[in-house]
Amino acid sequence: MATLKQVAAHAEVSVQTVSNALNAPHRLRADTLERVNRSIELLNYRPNRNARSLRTSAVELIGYCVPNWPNQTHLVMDQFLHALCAAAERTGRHILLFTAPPGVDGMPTYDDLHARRMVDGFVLSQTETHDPRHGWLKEEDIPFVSFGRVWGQSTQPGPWVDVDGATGSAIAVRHLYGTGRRRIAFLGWPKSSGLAEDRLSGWRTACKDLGVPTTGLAVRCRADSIEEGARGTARLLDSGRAFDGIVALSDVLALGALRELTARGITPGAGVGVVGYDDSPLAEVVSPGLTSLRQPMDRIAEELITILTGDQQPAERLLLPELVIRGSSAPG
Amino acid sequence: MATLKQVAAHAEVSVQTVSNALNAPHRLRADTLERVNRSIELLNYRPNRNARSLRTSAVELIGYCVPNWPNQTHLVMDQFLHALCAAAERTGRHILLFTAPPGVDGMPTYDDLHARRMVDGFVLSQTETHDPRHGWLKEEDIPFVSFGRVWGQSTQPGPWVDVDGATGSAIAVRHLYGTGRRRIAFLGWPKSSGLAEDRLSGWRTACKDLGVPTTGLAVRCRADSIEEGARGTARLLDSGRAFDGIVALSDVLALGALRELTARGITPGAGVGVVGYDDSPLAEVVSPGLTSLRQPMDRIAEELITILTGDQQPAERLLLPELVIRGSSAPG
DNA sequence: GACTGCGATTTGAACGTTCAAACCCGCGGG
DNA sequence: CCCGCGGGTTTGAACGTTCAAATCGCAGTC
Repeated sequence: MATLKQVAAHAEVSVQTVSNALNAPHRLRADTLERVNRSIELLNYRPNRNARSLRTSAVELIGYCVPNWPNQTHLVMDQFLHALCAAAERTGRHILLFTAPPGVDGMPTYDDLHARRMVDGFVLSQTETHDPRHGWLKEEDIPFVSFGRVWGQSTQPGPWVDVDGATGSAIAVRHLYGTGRRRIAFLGWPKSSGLAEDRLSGWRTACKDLGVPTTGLAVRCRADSIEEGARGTARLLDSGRAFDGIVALSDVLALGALRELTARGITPGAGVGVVGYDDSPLAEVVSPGLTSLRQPMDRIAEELITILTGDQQPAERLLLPELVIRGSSAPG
Repeated sequence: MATLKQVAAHAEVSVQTVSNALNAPHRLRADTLERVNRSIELLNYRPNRNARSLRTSAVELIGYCVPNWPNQTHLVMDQFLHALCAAAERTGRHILLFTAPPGVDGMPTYDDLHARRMVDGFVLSQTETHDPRHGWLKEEDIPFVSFGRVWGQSTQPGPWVDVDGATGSAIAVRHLYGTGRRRIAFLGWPKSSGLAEDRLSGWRTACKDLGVPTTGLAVRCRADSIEEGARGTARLLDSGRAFDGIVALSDVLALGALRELTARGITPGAGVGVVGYDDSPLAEVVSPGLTSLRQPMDRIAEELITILTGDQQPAERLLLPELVIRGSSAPG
């Protein structure tokens, strides 16, 4: 494997000049640059990243802890990872994966990776209510950026990017309203996670703004499963309160809604409009296709990387989800 | 951040002795080791990975290309990544993610990562028929191991770990047989991918072995979607050929089968037994739960890492999938 | 013609670690 | 008493790069 020294010898310049050819080409005279580049090309030289990192103490690697919550499905994680990788690569960086125990027990792992100079910083996701990681990392002065706000805390510890769930729900409600529905229900989760509350509130205010009813139309499902989505829908149907639209907190719940509606002879779309969340792979694979609020993964990843690799000002970006319209919300 | 030198000064030994305390503790006298360890502890020293890698030219990082095939859903990718990470970490290594164009166009990316000493080797997955990557990497002498055999090639270019789809199907067939079914259909894919053929053949031979019919019971769906799974099942039902069990090539197809059966008033499980593939998150979220052939991700990851970091003998591991039994195959 | 200024290039050191070889010291054997 | 041996420790160099400072060459200025 060729080194700077060998390239330098071949091009008959000093080592530093070759280094400059790569990192600060404007410093070279045009003809020298040309000559050096030819030698680089010829010897198929690639800079050794370890030597570089040793000298500059920047590894151009970003740590990401791959989540392992067996009870929650990560249907869009591959989208997120791909987007994150791509965004990192656009700045010459890469993603380093690792595992860590949840919560504060995982912090030594983060610390260790940073202390050993294996990563420059971290991207956090799967943010929980009162997530301890953010405060800890801030305390230790370890660079990070969070996908997702830390809920239940007055000030945000560190920079973040998130998707505006409230506005997302509002978009869904207005879309259903626009296709003629006037009684729009909400299928949510039990435990008041910040995310769930956010989305719920958006539904409520949007309904109020449009002057359509909400009382008795919000159902809390016991878990994030198709089964529970179906059961929640059944409860809604059995309650006797009429409704012609459903905004569900997740695609999985929405799938349950579709199933229950179909089972009761109601055509999703034509009968009751259904909108889910996250535009998971399920959404387009089911029939009728599920209208869903897509997280703009590419934007999210782009912002995360920009913030993390930028001048580390406290940055906060709230992005809007995009409504992907499919059959489940076809005009009734 | 403390360095070897500082620890050495603090413990009043040479730098090399501290290095030995970490990498070859048996070389130190017990009391020196004790003393050095105390200093390490006290100064909270962590070896700088870049300096180490520079010297030893081994980075302890394994490259993995995060796939981006929009038309195929990666429902178990998070499981795989988690297992792979965990297995790598057990040997002190980590996973570096990157993106690359599919096929041979992506090879420069692999080459570059290796030439810059950013990774020691690669784990390949999403192996395609006649996948060019394996041969290329072998040619370039870049260490790798493949999750998935390269189909349509007489000899395997390099070490691999795979799951025995044929035996998997056979397990499924025997399970359905064991619960009383005697006419077991197969829901497959169109394009004869190696994987599809493998699983199909297992179904056929198992049926023959048990003396149950196969003619007219294999259906090829046009895509890997719920919709197509339902349509395939419908075709089967409409063909007039009786059947009481279905082995589907994927959970998604199986879900389609469940839907169509339910729609026609047939109870999955009690009526027709259904088995899917891969035990994706969908399987346990649907109702009745979907019996599915789980890929033993932890074993797979373990083997991949062992082979890659081992003495690089040509190694081939064919693992068995595990049948996860749920309601969809309850005795009829 | 010496002096200044500036762009292009080189020199020497440093980043933090490990490898290979040298060194030191106490001990048993001739 | 000297030699050889071997475990424990130190020394010097090297890995491949970049930084900071020094040097060189040349044009413009007084």
